[in-house]
Amino acid sequence: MKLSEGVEWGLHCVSVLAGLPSGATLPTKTLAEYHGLSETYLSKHLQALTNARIIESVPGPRGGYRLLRLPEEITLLEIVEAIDGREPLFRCTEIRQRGPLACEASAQAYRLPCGIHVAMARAEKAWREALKTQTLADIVNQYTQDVDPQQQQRRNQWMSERLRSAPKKS
Amino acid sequence: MKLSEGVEWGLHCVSVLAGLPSGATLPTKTLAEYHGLSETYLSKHLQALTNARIIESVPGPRGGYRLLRLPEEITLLEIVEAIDGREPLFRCTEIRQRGPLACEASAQAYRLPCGIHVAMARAEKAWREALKTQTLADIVNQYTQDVDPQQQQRRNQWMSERLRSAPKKS
DNA sequence: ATATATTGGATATATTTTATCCTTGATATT
DNA sequence: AATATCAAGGATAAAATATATCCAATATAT
Repeated sequence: MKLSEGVEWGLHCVSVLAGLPSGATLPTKTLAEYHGLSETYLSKHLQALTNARIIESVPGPRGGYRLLRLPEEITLLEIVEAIDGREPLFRCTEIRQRGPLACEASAQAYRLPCGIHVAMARAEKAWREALKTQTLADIVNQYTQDVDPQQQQRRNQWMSERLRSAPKKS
Repeated sequence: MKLSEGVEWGLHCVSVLAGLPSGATLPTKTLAEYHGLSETYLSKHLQALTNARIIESVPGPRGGYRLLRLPEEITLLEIVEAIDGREPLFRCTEIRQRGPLACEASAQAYRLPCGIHVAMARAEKAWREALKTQTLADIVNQYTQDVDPQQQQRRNQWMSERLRSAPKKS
């Protein structure tokens, strides 16, 4: 079992967008090139992030994507769920009700939830809670603190040559 | 993303095995029939649980499977990992090192771990920790407390007709 | 008008999960 | 000794999902 690779792509992209000047956007092409990713497939994930209202799209020339909210207000859980979906990791298919004996059981026998389901859901909640308590701002702080200054400068240069500013929508 | 259904199968099977008298075994056929599962495919998962030293196999007539340890000493994490593998949910592919700028980076630029990787690993640790602190004994307590007495009796009857006792191995 | 973007549907490819089959080896029973 | 019952594990096969591309439609700055 593993998360979609798109989750990693999305996390890196929103991290980059978080470092942009207010209002500025970057198009898919630039985000894909910067990370060495497929442009067309990345586009799908950026659409998903847009539908989740994490980023915002600006169509047309000089358009692109930018954050819709402050990095402090975007949790990692939102990003993960936007791309990978909101389905639980563990799906209880109620196999306790499937055997030859289950048919004869009384109506009330299965009113209490399946104990295995409960235990697995508890662990999953811990995972989601841990993702929920880390924001994009936490990532960006780690993200930019440790690169060497030269690299940082090359990065800023490269970005500034490609970013666009577009009027706010709403 | 989801866990293998085999995890659910395995959890239910070891729960049943936990309820058996000491030393007794049940064969794959019985475990599959009781839960309404494919016998051949369930066999694969029972093999995985055997390799993980969670259950023990007894070959030959009157053979089958039984727990290798006490329910209190078997964590849910062990069962999940035995069947679903020990790979992390989130795999960092180091895409920070893939872009056109990454090539020019100094040797030390990537000595610190990827911030996104760290954040995702933290959440994953919370999940594993929650699975580790719940044992098979916890499941079995929930599992058997709430069924109605009649059903409980039918279940015991059905099991007792099919279980075998085999001498301990080691 | 034109060029540059995103959007979303349709579709193709690759990978993983689910499932079965079959041979081998172990062992209890006759 | 012969037989029947069981697990082990390799080799496939089938189904489901993830990954990836393409294209027509729409929006918009120049």
